[in-house]
Amino acid sequence: MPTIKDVAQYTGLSIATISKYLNGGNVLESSRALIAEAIDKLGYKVNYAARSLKTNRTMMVGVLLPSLNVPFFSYICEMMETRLKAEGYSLVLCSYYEDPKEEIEKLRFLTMQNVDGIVLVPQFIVADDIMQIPEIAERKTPLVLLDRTIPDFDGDRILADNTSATYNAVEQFIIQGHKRIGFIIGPPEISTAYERKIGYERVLIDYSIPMDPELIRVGDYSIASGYRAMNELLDLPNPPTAVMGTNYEMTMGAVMVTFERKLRIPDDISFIGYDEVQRTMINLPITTVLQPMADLARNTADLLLKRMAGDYGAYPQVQRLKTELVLKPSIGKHTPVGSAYE
Amino acid sequence: MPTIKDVAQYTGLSIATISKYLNGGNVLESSRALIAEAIDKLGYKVNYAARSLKTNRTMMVGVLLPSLNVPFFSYICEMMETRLKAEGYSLVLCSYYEDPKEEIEKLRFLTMQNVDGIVLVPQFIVADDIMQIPEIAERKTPLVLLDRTIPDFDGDRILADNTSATYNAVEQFIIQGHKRIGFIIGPPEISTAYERKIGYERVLIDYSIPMDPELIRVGDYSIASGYRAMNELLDLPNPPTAVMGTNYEMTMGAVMVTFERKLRIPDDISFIGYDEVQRTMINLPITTVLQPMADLARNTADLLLKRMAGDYGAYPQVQRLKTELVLKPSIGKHTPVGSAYE
DNA sequence: TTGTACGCGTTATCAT
DNA sequence: ATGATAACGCGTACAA
Repeated sequence: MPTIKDVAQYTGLSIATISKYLNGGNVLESSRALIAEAIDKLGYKVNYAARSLKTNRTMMVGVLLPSLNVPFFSYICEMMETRLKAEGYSLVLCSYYEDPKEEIEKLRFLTMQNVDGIVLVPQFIVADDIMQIPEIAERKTPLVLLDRTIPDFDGDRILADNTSATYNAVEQFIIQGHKRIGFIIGPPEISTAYERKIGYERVLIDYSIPMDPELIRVGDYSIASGYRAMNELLDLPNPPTAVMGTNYEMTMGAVMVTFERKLRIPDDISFIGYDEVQRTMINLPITTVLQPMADLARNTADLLLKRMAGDYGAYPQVQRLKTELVLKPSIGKHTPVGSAYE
Repeated sequence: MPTIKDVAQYTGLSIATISKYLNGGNVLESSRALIAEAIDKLGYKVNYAARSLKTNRTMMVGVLLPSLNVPFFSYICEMMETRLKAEGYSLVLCSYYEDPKEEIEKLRFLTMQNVDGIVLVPQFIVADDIMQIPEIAERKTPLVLLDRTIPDFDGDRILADNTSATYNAVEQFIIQGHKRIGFIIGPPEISTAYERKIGYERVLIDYSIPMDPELIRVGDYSIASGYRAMNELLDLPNPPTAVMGTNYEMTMGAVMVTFERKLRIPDDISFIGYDEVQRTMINLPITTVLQPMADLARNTADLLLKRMAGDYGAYPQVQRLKTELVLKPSIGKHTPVGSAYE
């Protein structure tokens, strides 16, 4: 492998000049051409290890996810990668397989690898454990939480406005007269699930609709759990007239049930889903909460870039990005039993 | 950041001894304890950049995929990661977004990053372009193709036996009397799609069943294309009595259509799918081709590890891993129109 | 604008 | 078993 020395020798210039050329310094136009030719001829490539040794930067960003098999995350990853690569960073993607031990272990691993920054979608980890990692506590390795937050953590995080998302969605059901509204949520330890549940509870309270615990089914954000939850809801003695799924996978599971049972949406049951159901799947005419995935990705990348540049202004930064309710004809009017209209 | 020097100073030993300790050399038990204590007290961590500079290894493996949003790939990635991490390697995951330019560009990028090895799931790239990358041509950076192959490439590749997979699957239809068999394939430029099509053609020939080009629908491995293809097949003047989808996404799209049209499987139509439909989705009683994902991942990782260890025995190595046909009651008996049994 | 020379933290060779 | 020391390839004062 040719080194900067070889290029210097070939051109008759010094390594300092070559280095300047490589890093965008002032070099005579004639020298530039000469160097470019040498680099091409020799097939010279910078040695990133050597550069890192000097600069203390690896140009690597660690991304730690609960799982790679979740479209929501992989979408965001791809978008972050695009943004970060434009700035010269590449991604070290890690999954902790929704395993608490792996989560903290891999977080430590990433800091050991001297990545320049870390994006974490947390699940089980506690704030104390994070802050016990010296590089993170000393802000040597900037960390940004994405999508989810955890208790007592007061670092940067980029989140969606989950509570408003479900509030506004369920409100649509209510406006159409629904009172028995099924709600399929994820594990309450995960902040997104917890917050989405809050939205549901608040809107019921605001509209003075009695809360029936039976109507809230807890899944684990998987397709199978959404499938199971939907079946449970429909098998209730007094089943809901409307149901909301609160993530992509559980929505898919629930929709599958409606197909299987040959239920027409919205004639037989009203439904609201979550995430890009209509884009990734076929064109299902189902109202969904659209999360600002692009913004989540971009803002996370931008904030991390800022921190990696040493700018700790407005720390800790907490962003709540707005979701969008994409309306489709999946919400039917519900005429109360025993009403004058019956 | 404390360095090896600090540890040496703290312990009164020389840096050479510390280095030996770190790399598993012979060190007195008393010294070991002393060093361990120093490392703990000082919070010393090895500087990987410096180590790389000396060893010429980064302990990074590059993985380049068409997309991260494909369960088949992300599963395999997670499994490879587990295997490689056990050997001390971490993964630099990249997606080329199914973009030809990005594919070659990112492959170059990974070699520039001095990853120790690369796993590539190719799509558009041509063998010549790969071999024009010096590090790869000179076997400095081992490369293993995964899942797909490309023309004229004679390097290592780990593949599934796609042709047998579809041959055996479609054969099941034929055994049950089906003659009009719909087949939803991916882009023929992708080797897996091409090979799966071959299996279909061969089995028809072997059983002397006339080939109707109308029954072969080309999708792009996406859910939407499977959905479209299935609708096209069913709208044919003389529609198939059995249909096979040849990847996970297209299978899902096709199954959606059967739900929408309220077609019962296998009463109204027989169906065979692909990939872990029954595991990731709900428990659909559909016969599927199960790809050896775990083996693909493990063998790819193992082969790459071998190459990275400098062992180029049995090069190039081409593995064809067997798929499994998981039978479920989704294939009905077809009684030919106009037969004695009608 | 260009060159000299040093140091980044580690591994490895060769003594001791 | 341990130590002194020379690389590894690059960036950067500082000098010219």
